[in-house]
Amino acid sequence: MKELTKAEEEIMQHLWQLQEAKVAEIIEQIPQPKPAYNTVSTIIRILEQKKFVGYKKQGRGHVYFPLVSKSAYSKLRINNFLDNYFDGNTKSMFSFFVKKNDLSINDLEEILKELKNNKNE
Amino acid sequence: MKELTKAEEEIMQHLWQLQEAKVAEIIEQIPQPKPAYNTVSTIIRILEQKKFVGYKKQGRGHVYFPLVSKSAYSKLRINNFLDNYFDGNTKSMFSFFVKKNDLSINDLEEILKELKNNKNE
DNA sequence: CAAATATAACTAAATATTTAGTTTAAACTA
DNA sequence: TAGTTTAAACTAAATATTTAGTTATATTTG
Repeated sequence: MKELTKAEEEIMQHLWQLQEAKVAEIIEQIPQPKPAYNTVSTIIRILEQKKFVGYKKQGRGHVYFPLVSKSAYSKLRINNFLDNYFDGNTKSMFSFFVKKNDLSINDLEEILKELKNNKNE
Repeated sequence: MKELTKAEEEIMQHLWQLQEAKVAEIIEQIPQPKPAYNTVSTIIRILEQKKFVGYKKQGRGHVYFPLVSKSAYSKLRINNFLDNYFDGNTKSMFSFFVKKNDLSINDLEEILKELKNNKNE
């Protein structure tokens, strides 16, 4: 899977949000200063080439949708991130958050419970 | 704090590893194909401008060192990532890893223990 | 001190990315 | 069906990033 540039990723974020959208609808979502229609259109064409986006006809135009799920791309990105910043060690990343107190004891216990339940399925 | 480009971040990674290094030592660390001396030198100059790198004189040259710690930059990066991919919600990111089975029950229990210990200090 | 050497600074050029103007095609409307 | 409108494709240009050549400076060595 190819990496995305910043502008490409930005558009994907909106598409992941909307699931399906025409160019105009994507632009609606983008806060000021909004990019030109053609800018978004060009980026979507690149995303088509990279096989991140597909489309179907609708009315006079196209409706675009993601071909790569957000979670699949997240996986790639977070693995990169893990490798670069935590030597690929998930546990040491988690410790980082624990120390940062971003996660409460309750949160962790819930996750633990969830994990154990999944194991039993 | 400014964002870094890919090439800039790459150099920072090595500098974080080495803590202190001359350009030549950074290049040593980089696997084939190694970039030209001047390429690395230029990037370091940019990193100086962005206040990511400082230097001191040593012998005939400079020894460079990070001004921004890896963990400070990690924090920024992971917050971006969290915002983009998990709506800023740490817990939902953790769930993601749980589902991925990147983290074992034991790992989680250890982290939990650690967290509880810290609370009691 | 002069030459050789090592290194950083400067600069230009190549490449990648982003933006937006123009053209083309399709479909709607009178 | 001809004119109008809408959106996509194509293309060119602006900008950002990366790479590397050249020059200038300082240090070492003979």
